[in-house]
This record gives sequence, structure tokens and C-alpha cells, in this order.
Amino acid sequence: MVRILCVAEKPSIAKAVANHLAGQAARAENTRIQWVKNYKFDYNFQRWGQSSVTFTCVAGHIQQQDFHDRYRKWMSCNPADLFDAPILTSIAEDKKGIASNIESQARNAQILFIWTDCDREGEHIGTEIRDIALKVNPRLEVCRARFSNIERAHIIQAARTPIPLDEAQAQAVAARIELDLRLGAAFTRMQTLALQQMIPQQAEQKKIISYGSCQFPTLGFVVDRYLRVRNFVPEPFWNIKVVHEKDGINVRFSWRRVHLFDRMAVIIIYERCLIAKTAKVITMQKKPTKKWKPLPLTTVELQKMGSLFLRMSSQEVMTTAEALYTKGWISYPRTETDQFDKGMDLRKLVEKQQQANNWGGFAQMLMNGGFNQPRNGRNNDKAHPPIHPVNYVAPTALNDSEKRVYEFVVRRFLACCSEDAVGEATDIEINYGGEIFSAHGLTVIARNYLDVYPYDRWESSQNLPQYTVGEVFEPKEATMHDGKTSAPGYLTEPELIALMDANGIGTDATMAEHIAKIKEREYVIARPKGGAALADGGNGAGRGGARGRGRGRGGGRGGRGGAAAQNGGGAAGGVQEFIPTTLGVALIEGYDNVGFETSLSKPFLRKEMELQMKAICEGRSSRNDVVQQNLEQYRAVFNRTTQQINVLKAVGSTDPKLVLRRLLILLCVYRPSGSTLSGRIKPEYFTRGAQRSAVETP
DNA sequence: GCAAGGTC
Repeated sequence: MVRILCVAEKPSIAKAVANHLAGQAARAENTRIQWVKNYKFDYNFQRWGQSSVTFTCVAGHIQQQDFHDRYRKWMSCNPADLFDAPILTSIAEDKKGIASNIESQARNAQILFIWTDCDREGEHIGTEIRDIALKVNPRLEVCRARFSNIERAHIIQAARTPIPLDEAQAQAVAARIELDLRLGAAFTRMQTLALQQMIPQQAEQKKIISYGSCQFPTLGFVVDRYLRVRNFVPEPFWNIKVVHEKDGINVRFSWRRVHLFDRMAVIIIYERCLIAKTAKVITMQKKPTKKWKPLPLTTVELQKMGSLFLRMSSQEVMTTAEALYTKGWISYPRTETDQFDKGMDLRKLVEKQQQANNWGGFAQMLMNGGFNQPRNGRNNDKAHPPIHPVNYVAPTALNDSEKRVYEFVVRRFLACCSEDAVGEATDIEINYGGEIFSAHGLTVIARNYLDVYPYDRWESSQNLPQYTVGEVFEPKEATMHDGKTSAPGYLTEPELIALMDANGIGTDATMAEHIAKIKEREYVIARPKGGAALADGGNGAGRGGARGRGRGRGGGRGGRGGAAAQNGGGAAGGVQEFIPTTLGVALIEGYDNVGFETSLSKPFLRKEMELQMKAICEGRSSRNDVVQQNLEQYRAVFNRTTQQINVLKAVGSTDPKLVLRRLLILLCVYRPSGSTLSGRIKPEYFTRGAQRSAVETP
């Protein structure tokens, strides 16, 4: 029989695929690594016939790259040398056991069949596995499986039609790895060595001042918003409100123009209304409306909702979700997919939740005919299904944060399998002195999914009385009001995640880490939203007024803290907001003003790298070209920055308090245009959209 | 003492 070695990217895939192919629970041999098993069974492959199979796995990347010893010590070389210092590839210390398992299994095999995830990183991991195996057995025939989920039929089809590894994709990843390492190390050392001594706090604690292609843009978003808040100048506005009493109900009409920034104009319009005396109904509409149930859960959405409603940081949410996954309660928590595969038996999963105290009744209702197929979003990573519960677990078996995350995952899943909420909307429009005013009402008729999903709110407003078109009435009140626009809030964690996602900063699995990193580096501090009072007086008075300003806040999910209270009690809303430290602002401002068109803090560089990786994948570019071209560009920034810091040092300030101030000013000396730290509004980036692209607004 | 990516 042919001997075939199959290797998956992670234990769960190895187990699932092995069992599918074996047609039963495959025999699992223990290895020296606790979570890695070698599954043994026979299988009749279309290509090789009846075969003896060993199915094992790795756990992500196996190799690691680092500089030679000579360059590894910080003081052993100039940081600039890292742009072309030789890089060593070796087996990562904690992967030695995994590598030797592959080696010993490969010795006996004739064919290496790779089952890593079908994405770029998976392709690279595949080449790592191949290289290790070929070293001990050069005659191995190597191929990979193409699969996008672990449904039985799909897996069997993949086993039938192996394809070659995609060399180009692996090369693209190799380019990314090399650039991240060289640039990260070079800039981190340079910044730290040059700036640490100038900042007493950093020097005392030997704090690193790191640079990374993801952490810097992440910091950039926080600083960007901070400057918007700081530079915000409230603008006074005026508006008109109309009230009419009918059937004992006070109907409040709001102005279609919302508000105007010209007091005189509003006075004139207001007088026209008063002179007109009566208003005429021009629209009276009642129409059915819906609030759509949520989409199937992706990682990004889990992190956003988690930091909004579960009183946890996105990193805690992820750590907890991973624990729940490892214990077998929820599915793989790293996925971009918001569509359930048609073939998936969702009812079976709903069924398991019937025994729950809190939502069991709802699950039963779904089983008794209430079930609806979930909506489909636009994303499918072809690797993993949306996050969903795979088994029921009693809350008593979970710790506090696990309880909250599990509950959220289950409720979200049940909501997806439920029905949209149904309501009736009433819209009334009146013409009053030539101006249009409107009133909007909502009656919720059937809550449906909302019953199991307290994180969404949709409530009936006051019932509006019946009007008829053409009806004329005299308003009870018409009043003119003034207000002023209010500053946006500091960036919250869910908003930051949305920005990172929309601009392709990090992956769903790493975004939370980058956020944690800029906290750890003391580039930003996190605090509960609305903690200390803002200079502008917060959100109170002018909330409605902010609508007309166009440049609003990013996420647009401001006022929904309420559901947190329903869900587990305690303080409503645990949303964190981020404020950059002086150091954080200095770094971003500094690089923004080094004098290059695109700053290191902007997401475009990452986006650019993404495009170049794509070019490698499509054969339009090569790994070497991309690496060299990028290194050249960054070297210019590196040299310029080093120069500027040297200028700063030459000043020889001894007053530590003034040093940072100087740093800011000096770093700004070379800026091309007349922008300064104060009084500048930078572009706000994409906050929505599945496309992973950054757009520089003019 | 550096990065970001995978995963346990």
C-alpha cells in the first residue's frame, strides 16, 4: 500500500478530516506534544489507490526568522544595518516537537499531502512543512488539498483532487515576514535608543518604543481622533420645533432642515411660520417596517460587540473565545465568514440549546417551527463557518468571562436562526409657513429575534394620532431654539476595531493584540467612556445637533449601552475609549512631519504592501523586488528621522519636561506645508465596508 | 529588549 502523510494547520482540522476520510473515529496515536495526535487509517484515494494514511498537524507557523547572532544584540550594530543584515530561518523553539513529529512520519511516507488552510499564510505554512519533510525524505511527492470547510462531502472531494502548493502565495508571505522583521527591528531600536534617554519615564522602566507596520497605524487612528476632539470648535446653530396636540397626544414635529448656522435666517423663517398660523398635513403614511436580525457572527463583529456589551477588552474577548473553542463549546473563533453553508445542519445546533435556562425556551420555539435560515452577509473566507455554539454547556461549568462570551455567541446564533422584528412606522409631514416638519412613530408588532438578543434595541415610540392629508391645524407651540455642535468622542474600542478592519490593519486574529500592544507601550491609555469630564461638556446638550455636521464619529454606534445592563447586570456600557499619551502623539506627529508624502502612521503603507503581496501572488512581481523596493523607501524615512533626532540631541536640553515639547517642534521643522500640531484636521479613514482598502479623503 | 503571522 502507498504510505501517505497528511498534515493540517491545526489539530481540529486534522481530527475532523481524518474522521471523515476514515469513515469512523480514526485511531489516534499520541505524540510528544499533548495536543497533537497522529491519526492512522486506510483510505482509497482516487489518485493513489488503497493507502495507509497518517494524518497529523502543526500549529501554525513552524519556522521563525531572526537576525544572525552578530546583529541580535542591540548594541552589536547600527540599527540601520538591519535593513540588509542576513536573516536566519530556524525551527521555532516551541515547535521543535512538532517538527520532529513531521520528520519521523515523513521518513516512512511516499506522499506528503498538505491540508493547511487555503489562504496565503496557510500556503506558506505548507511550504514550511514541505521543506522539513523533504530534508529527511527527498523523494516525497508533495501536493495539497483545496478545501474551504470541513463538511464531509467537500472533504472527500478535496481528497480526490489534490493540487500543487501555490509557490507565489508562499513567496508573498515570505516578503511580508522579511519586511515586518527588518523594519520593525530597525525602527524599534532606532527610536528606543534615540528617544528612551530623553523621556525619563521610559528610561527608568527601560520601556521599549516600538514600531510595527500594524501597531503604528493603530496608534495613528487614536491620535487622529484625539486631535479632532482637541481641535474641535463648537459652532452655534438654531432650529425650530413644532408641537401639536391631537387626541390628547403631544406630537412633536422636527424641522427637515435640522438646524441652520445663521441665526438671522432662522428668525426670518420662524416669523414666516408664526405668520402662517396654520400648518397643513402633506403626508400621512403608515407602513410595515422591519428590524433585520443580525448577520452570522465573524471575529471582527465578536470583538466589536464584546468590547461594547460584555465589559471586556477585545483581547479578553478573543482569549475567552479561544478557550471556549478549545473546550469544544463554540466553533473556531477566527473567521471572516458571515454566511452559513447551505448544507450545514443548523437545527441540530439549535436543538442542543433547548436545555438552557435563559434561552432554552426560545430554542424550543425555533424547533417548533420558528426556525428561519440565517441571512447571508457578503464575506466568505472559504476556510471557516461563522462563529456558532457547537455544544450546550451549563453556565456553572464556565468562569465569568466565558459565561458572557458563550451567552453572546449562543444568543447571536439563535437570533440568526429567528425572524426579523416586525413593526409599523408612521410618518407625518406638515407644511408650516413654507417649511417642512415631520414626526416619526414606531410600533413594534412582533419582537421575534429581539427576545433572545438584548444587544439590539428597537422600541415603540409614542403612538401617533391619525391625521389625514390636507388636514389643516394650528400648532400648539412653535419655538425657536439654539444649540451648538459638540465634539466627537474619543475613539472607542469597537470604533478602533472597525477602522482597523476597514483599512486592513492586522487580521481578525491579531487586531486585539495590536491594541493591547499600544496600551502596553504607553502610547495610549484606555479608560471607561465618559469617565472624566471632557472640556466640551460631553454629549449632553448638542447631541441631536451633531447630525448635520457630516464629519461625525466613526462607528456610529454611540447610544446603545443599554443592553449591557440587561445582559448580566452591572454598570451599563463598559466601553473603553482611548486617549494617546504625549509620547503617542509625539511619535505620530513626528513621523507625519518627517517630510514624506505618506507617513508611517497612515494605513496606506499597509494597504500598499497588501497590493504588492497580491502582485506577487499573481506573478506580476517577485518577492525580491517587493522587499528591495520597500526597504529602499523605508530607508529614506529612517535616515531622515535619524537626522532629525540628532538635531534634537544637539540642542542638549537638560530639562526633561521640555524635551518632548522640543521633540515635537523639531520633528515638525521639516514638514512640507504649514501644518502644526494645533489646528489641523487629518482625514478620517473608512469606517465601514468589507473591502480592505484605505482611502485618503481629499 | 525589536515585528506580525499562525495556533495550543
